[in-house]
Amino acid sequence: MKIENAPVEPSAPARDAHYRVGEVIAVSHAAGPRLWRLAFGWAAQAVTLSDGRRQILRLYVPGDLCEAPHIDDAGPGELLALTRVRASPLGDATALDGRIGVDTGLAALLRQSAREDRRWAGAQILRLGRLTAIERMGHLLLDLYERAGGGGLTSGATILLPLTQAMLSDVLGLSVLHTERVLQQLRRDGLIVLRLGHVTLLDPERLAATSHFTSAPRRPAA
Amino acid sequence: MKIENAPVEPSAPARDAHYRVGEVIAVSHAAGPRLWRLAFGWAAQAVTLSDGRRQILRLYVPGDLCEAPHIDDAGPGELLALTRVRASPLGDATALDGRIGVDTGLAALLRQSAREDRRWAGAQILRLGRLTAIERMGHLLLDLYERAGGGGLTSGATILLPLTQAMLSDVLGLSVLHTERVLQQLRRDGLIVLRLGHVTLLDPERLAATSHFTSAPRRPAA
DNA sequence: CGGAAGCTTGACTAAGCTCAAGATTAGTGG
DNA sequence: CCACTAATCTTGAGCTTAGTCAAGCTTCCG
Repeated sequence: MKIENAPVEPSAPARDAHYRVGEVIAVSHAAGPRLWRLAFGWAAQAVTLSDGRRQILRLYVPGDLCEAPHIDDAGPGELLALTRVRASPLGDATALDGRIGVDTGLAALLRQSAREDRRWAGAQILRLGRLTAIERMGHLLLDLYERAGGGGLTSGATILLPLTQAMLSDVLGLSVLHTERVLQQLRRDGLIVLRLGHVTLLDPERLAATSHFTSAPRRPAA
Repeated sequence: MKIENAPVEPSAPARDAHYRVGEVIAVSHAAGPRLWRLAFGWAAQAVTLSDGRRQILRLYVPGDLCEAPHIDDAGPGELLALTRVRASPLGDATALDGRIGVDTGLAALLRQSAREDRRWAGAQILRLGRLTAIERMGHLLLDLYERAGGGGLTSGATILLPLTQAMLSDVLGLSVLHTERVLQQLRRDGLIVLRLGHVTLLDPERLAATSHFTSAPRRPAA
């Protein structure tokens, strides 16, 4: 449950907001604060097609800066709470622009966040475009593990994964049923143990090899 | 062969560089200029897996600012020329940071580019995650059409598409053979005409409807 | 305690991939 | 300008991965 938190909270402008599971925090075309600091719980940026298909574009874990999708990103999207969520509103783009000059910590946070955004997008496109279902799952788990501060691929690493299979499916672009099968397979292969919202990676090295996951080099805290 | 070029070149620091088809402009871990302004031709940010699978993360068309993938983006990636390319090096991140203060045009360009980056990533993730092969193709063509300044979905719109089927496949996460079949199908349905590196969208409205493509609202030149 | 959401299983279907081979097209050197 | 080679595109036939349908079970909550 330990979460690697970033430095210090940059002057929060408003009190934290709470959301329930499945609640929409913001939609792409709405006004209001466009940026939040996720304090507790998981959130996602998602788009839903008219026929019900849904794709999660970006997963947010505690500590992340989350943004409502821009209207011109990809269809009508929304920022939604995947679990119970607590988040600190940071205001909208214009308000932030003004504050960046005075608050250098905030500027750094934004840069770091933009970098993480790009990293996620790259990994996600690779997963969806060229990895098989099993590889996608392994890749995602390792990705989350690494982002949670997992660092070295030590054996028996356990990470928090408070997502339903349906949510996982929407991240990985799979059907719920197939997600189930994939998890089965990984369990049968002795690669993971899945229990009560936690995943244990039994053999991260092997998982990384079979998932074509390449670990990001330890960033020197730019 | 006419190419819609962006306004004016912001103070180019070095002379333009030329690349041949398939040439690697930059790899993720190399030094050297990390940012280019694409003057002519198409380029792509791509990752290649050890078994040969390749995924194009981002397509660049003339006028775009292109970036070598960061080393921590997603495996060892590269910026490569999809056609004959002419590009103006803009220097690396540090050099740019210094110049941003004095060159406000450059700053605006960078912001615009970051926005376009996010837009592309969102659309790409949606395509790969939840659209079928045919939908992906239609969605991509419309995306390119719109970005090429196509504006309204007028009938008989022709865009430049100097990509081989193999390149298209690597963008869309499909096999070359299946890409072929998809193009066949679209032609048979009277939706596109494909000839000599050009695509004509015969009925953009219908294509948009079947591809779940939602047109981005006309941006007021922020 | 009862209902709903989530998980699991089995059988079938279909989208997309692979292999193999021929037809075009484009690029190159003579 | 032509011939020749290498890409690229096209077609056809299996095969595999992933999606769909149907139904029972478990867990979490109110």
